[in-house]
Amino acid sequence: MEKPFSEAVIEALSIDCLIFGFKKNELDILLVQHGEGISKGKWALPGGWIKYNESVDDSASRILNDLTGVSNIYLEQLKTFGNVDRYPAKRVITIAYYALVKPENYTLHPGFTAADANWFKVSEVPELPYDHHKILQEGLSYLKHKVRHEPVGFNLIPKKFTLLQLQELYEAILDKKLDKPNFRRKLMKMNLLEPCEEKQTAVSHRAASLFRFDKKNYNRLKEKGFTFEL
Amino acid sequence: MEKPFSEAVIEALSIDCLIFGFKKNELDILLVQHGEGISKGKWALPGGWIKYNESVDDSASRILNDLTGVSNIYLEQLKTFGNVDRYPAKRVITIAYYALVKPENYTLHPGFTAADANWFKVSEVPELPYDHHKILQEGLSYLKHKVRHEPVGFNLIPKKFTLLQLQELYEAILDKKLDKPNFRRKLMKMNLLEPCEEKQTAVSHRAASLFRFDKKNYNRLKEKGFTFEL
DNA sequence: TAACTTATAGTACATTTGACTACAAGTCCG
DNA sequence: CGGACTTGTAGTCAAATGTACTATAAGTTA
Repeated sequence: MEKPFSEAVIEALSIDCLIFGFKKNELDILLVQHGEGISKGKWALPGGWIKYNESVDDSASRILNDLTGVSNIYLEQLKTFGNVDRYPAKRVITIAYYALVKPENYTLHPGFTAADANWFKVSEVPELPYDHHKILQEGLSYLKHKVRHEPVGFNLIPKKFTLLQLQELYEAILDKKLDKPNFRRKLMKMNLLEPCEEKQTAVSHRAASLFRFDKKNYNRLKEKGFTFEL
Repeated sequence: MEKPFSEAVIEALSIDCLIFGFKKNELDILLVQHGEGISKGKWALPGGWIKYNESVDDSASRILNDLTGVSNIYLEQLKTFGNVDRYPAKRVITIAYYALVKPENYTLHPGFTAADANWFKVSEVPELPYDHHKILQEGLSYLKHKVRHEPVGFNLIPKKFTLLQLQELYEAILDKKLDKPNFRRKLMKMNLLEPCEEKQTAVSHRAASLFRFDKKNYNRLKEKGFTFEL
């Protein structure tokens, strides 16, 4: 390979990550506080430079882990942003990735160039540098679409969940009220929810049944041409 | 800007274009024959280098025009491909764009580094270099999805078309038979087809009415929350 | 004019959706 | 203990949609 030593970065190319979480019926986004550089002190999407010896997918995982300690999650590519003036001082094109996670499963460990890392409600994100706001908007609108056509919402809630939890997740993302009986009927008919034979505990009202997402059956059904629609 | 002179290209970044067309009830893809370089003589997706002084969107339009003479089409970003070994000799990440066009509207003018440019049935594409085959596959599967959720199919057929033409387009892309009366009813009910008050000519059977896609009304309906579904 | 091709209308049934009602099963509080 | 309250769960019903057809109309070809 005619290239710099392998740890070198590709000057004009970066990665930015949109990590969505769901807490207290609110959609959250993971941000890091820059500890150095031209945006020092500002909160921004976790991002960094792509190295010569790693694929862009690997690059995204590494960068996210370096900055926040979040690892082993399925990052999917969203879109590449490449306007000439999106980054100051030099020409940088960035590839945006996104993922949906359960915040309670991760303890944040800010590291590398990040002074801090934290979750923010998407309705209350601080000012973001560069075109990060635009990236976030694109991510949100993609999420809204995606969640209705693929069963990705389950990545945002605990393994065992009640139907109401699931419904509230959808109401938060889609930003509209759903009818309870109809919602449950629809989901139940899909045969994607496996009953845990367990009930909620420590709730001050009738305990609801717990379910888990039946991924195996989803894959089986998908093979046969089934598509998740909500 | 701390960068080379503006005509310089970003070494590690290229564009590749997937241009789909529809002819004789077959889905086509536009390829160019390399006139120089390591893949000389081979057919490949039209592609090239991004310059420092142009956005990636502009870059895609320019490259396509340089190589094939096709201009003024709406290119949409598909995905960025960035495996370490996707390109020989040096590390190159490529941003794939795609578009749907009516082949009869364009005369191909191979130019720049392209020795030739031509349409190929997607079912009969020659061997392609690098990961272009993978890019094509991704483009096809995205197209299948897209065409069912947005009225983009109209970009592939003439402005004035019959319902059967439209149906055959969908049958070709989705690769399945559709019921004629039901298809027409469904489309008609959407209020997206504006009658041309004209009929087919020079056909050896009863002439069908011609329609055009009513983009204005589509936008109006979309505002109100309508979504195209097929 | 008969045979053929494609266009277009209509019908009948099953399924799905959406708005609701009703009731059950727990907790909380007096 | 008992009623108010909260959430879970089942059921109803009309309207809209989807699906598999049949029937007929309007041309062309020979």
